[in-house]
Amino acid sequence: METILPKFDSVFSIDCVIFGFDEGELKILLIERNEEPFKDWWALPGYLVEQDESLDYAAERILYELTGLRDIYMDQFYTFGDVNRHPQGRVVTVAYYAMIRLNGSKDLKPVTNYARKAVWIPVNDLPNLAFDHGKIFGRGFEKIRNKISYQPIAFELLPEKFTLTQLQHLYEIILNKKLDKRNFRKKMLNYGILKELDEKQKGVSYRAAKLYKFDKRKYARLFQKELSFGK
Amino acid sequence: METILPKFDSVFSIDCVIFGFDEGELKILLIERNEEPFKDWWALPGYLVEQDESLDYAAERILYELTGLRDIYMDQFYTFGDVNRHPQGRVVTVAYYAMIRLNGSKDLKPVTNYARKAVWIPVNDLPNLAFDHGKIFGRGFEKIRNKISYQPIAFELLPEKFTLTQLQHLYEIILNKKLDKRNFRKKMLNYGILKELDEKQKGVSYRAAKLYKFDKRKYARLFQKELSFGK
DNA sequence: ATATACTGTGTATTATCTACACTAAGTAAT
DNA sequence: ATTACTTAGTGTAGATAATACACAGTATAT
Repeated sequence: METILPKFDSVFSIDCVIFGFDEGELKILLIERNEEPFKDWWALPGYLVEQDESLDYAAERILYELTGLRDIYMDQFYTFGDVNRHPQGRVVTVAYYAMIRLNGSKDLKPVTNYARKAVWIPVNDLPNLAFDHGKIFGRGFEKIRNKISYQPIAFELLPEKFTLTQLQHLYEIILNKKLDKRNFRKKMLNYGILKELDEKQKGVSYRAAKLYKFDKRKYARLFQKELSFGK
Repeated sequence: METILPKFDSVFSIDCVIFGFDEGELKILLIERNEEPFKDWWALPGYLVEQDESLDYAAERILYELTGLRDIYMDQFYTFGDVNRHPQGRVVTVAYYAMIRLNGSKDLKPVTNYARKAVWIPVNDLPNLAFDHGKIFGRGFEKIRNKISYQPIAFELLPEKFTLTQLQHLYEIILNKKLDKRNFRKKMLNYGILKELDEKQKGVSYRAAKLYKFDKRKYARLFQKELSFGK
């Protein structure tokens, strides 16, 4: 072991595409940058990875520091490495995504001052983003759209108790098409991962709908043995 | 734009999991390393990314330099960034995979001397690999197993003309289970992406099977509009 | 009482999935 | 030419899932 790695000035970073669902809209978390380059621009929460932390760990830390959100489970989805994606040097960025539940209004408070603030922004109304973050967001959106078509992961975005109509609306937004009410309900209930509650929606000015809960255990059992080819 | 990126000694690398199918066996490309660390070990073809090349470009270059293979289209599948995965420092590696056709015997000749040689090794008979390459291979294998279950990509591994039985064997190897002959043929022919040729297998000591060809155009058309959820 | 707005439900049709076994065709040996 | 051998090639019935489609029921508000 004599050879020594060259000392490049290359660094890697993490960028996070965090999806939330609120007031009937699909949103992502953005920060307002307080640092050059792209100072004052909107950007995905993202920062440089430290020397002594794994990517997964860095993703958690960075999201926390820039938004105040903790214990969010994220999945890596793509790594962006174009030469000129960062104006100051070579920065390869590993992109993560997550779908989370907005409990009322989780307070978003950056704990570093790299970000001035963190805000939920509707995906249909995104401003221009710093760096290649527009592209990263696009890929992330593709990823969840794709995933939702074969795994019912949409629950993660909803409050603990939800109606089937709410669930359907969420699907329609992500898939960007209308779904048939009866077929949708049939399919969802058939998965057997919804628990019907003895409770109804409140505060609506029409007939209240039944509330459902997502059954994590059944979900886990079901989607272990998926992706089969048959005999 | 005043801030300057910190000069870390971090580097990134590419590792390639290249699948081939030969003599009824699924194989991957390995190199014998001629450089510390892990000198003399078997490893995935992989090397450091240069400052001025994109990841995709680097992947092509590195595969060429270490194996002599050119113009192989690869897809990124995961980025590995554990802190201690490289004994000499922090190296984050972006893993790519490809499935290719072994035209007879493409000559494998490294053009750098970082690799002593490049060899096809059956996946069922892999030696211990350098770094975390065992883990990387595992994820890559998972990836193609997964992908093949919803997209008929297996053709890429077969010679231009093949029999349905050969195709089925390949599926069975990748999915690691027996498939039903009639159902398999029905399904494959139903895709409408196979062209039946006026030709038969040669050199077998039993009834020769019809040869088929893969129809790229129809394939492309078919798999653009996949992954739907229905109405 | 009435208007409003959304909830909740069934069926027929079609397509896809699965399980399952024998005859046909070519080659090799005698 | 006969025979033995090995793989090719084929169909059907039952089960499950996907799709298309419309209206009566119930809570609320006035």
